[in-house]
Amino acid sequence: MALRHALLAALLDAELSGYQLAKAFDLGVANFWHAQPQQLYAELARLEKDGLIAGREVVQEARPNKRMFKVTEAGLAALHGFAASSARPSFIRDDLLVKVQAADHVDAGHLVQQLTERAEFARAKVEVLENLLRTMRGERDEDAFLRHGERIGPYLTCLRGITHERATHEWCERTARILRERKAADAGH
Amino acid sequence: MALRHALLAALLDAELSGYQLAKAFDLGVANFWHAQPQQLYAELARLEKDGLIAGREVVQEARPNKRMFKVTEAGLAALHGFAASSARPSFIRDDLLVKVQAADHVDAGHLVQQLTERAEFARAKVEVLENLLRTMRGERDEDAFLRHGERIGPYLTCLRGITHERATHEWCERTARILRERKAADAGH
DNA sequence: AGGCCCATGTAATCTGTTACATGATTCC
DNA sequence: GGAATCATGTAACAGATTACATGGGCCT
Repeated sequence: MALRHALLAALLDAELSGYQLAKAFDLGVANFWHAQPQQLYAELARLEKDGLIAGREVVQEARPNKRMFKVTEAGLAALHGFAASSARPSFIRDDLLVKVQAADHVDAGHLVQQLTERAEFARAKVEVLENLLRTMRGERDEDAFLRHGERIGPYLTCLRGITHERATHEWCERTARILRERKAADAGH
Repeated sequence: MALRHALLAALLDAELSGYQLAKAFDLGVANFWHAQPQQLYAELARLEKDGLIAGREVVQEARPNKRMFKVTEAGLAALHGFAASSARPSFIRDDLLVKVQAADHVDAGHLVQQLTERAEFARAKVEVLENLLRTMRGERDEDAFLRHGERIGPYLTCLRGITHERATHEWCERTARILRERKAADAGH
């Protein structure tokens, strides 16, 4: 039931359409959760039916019409309840880690390639997130913003996202380098 | 289909029982994946039926009998295929991040408490993982082990796990401190 | 002309969680 | 005496992914 609350949290800042939310949750700009568009459309329908969000149709000419959603009072209350309930620890689930776990038994070439790709992906995401941070804090420096800004939730989750992507980037590069060196040493005798 | 491969990867090092695997995957000693016992027993049954692992009954006196599993040739081949297939990027899904995203609209007290708990959990896990690393590399230093050790996959994933938990710990502490300070400043005027 | 972006959904399937069930042994 | 550990499962449900469906406008 956490996708509901992730959606509510995302709609706190702005009225958004399903499509806009889908982009954020799919491409991972929303650092705190991830979901496919289909899941979002379904959950948005449920949230509206339950009265936690309110949608309004926006008629457009050159594009298909869209529905913009915002959180209702009941939605805010639901978020309060969620925040008060106990959170379970989060766990890693990553294809790439499974592959590295098996590194000694599978082809290192494929692994190095995938590690390199992931490193690049992480690097690109760091840039996007850094821009996001800069936009959010505006002219202020980070400390001042975090002390006096009115809306720091998204900034805090974004900080976690950046650290995560930086760590991913470094680990991928280091791991790829180690595997390459071992492969070279292996071939060289 | 990644749980299958996570199980295969876990069974590369040793013949293990469902129960042993469950402990590793549930408490998160297996840094590369997480799953509940029930899911493992189901998946182990499927893996055996498909001939990717072989089980053998071990009769015990003072305890219930158990089944020990090891990877077959077909299982190894399946892992090879998996390693060669493209991995999709991994995504964050964390209750706690959702709550922090909504931090400006929900009760800070609950949040600070949960952040503190999570920080402690992460700290404890770092210790466990550091011990694991020390056990794996034995007398050698890290560089030497990574260059010449025969089985470095689990060490590499463990390194990623430690960095992750350390980052979680620091972020939780910092975030809790920021929220506490804002609460105090809020009350103080 | 072909492909991407906007915009929303349904249906089928797969994956993961929760609740339930059993029963002996060891530790405090 | 009560809790934790060992050991394996079944059944019901909730959550997530994949495939399919539609259709105009914009860019190259």
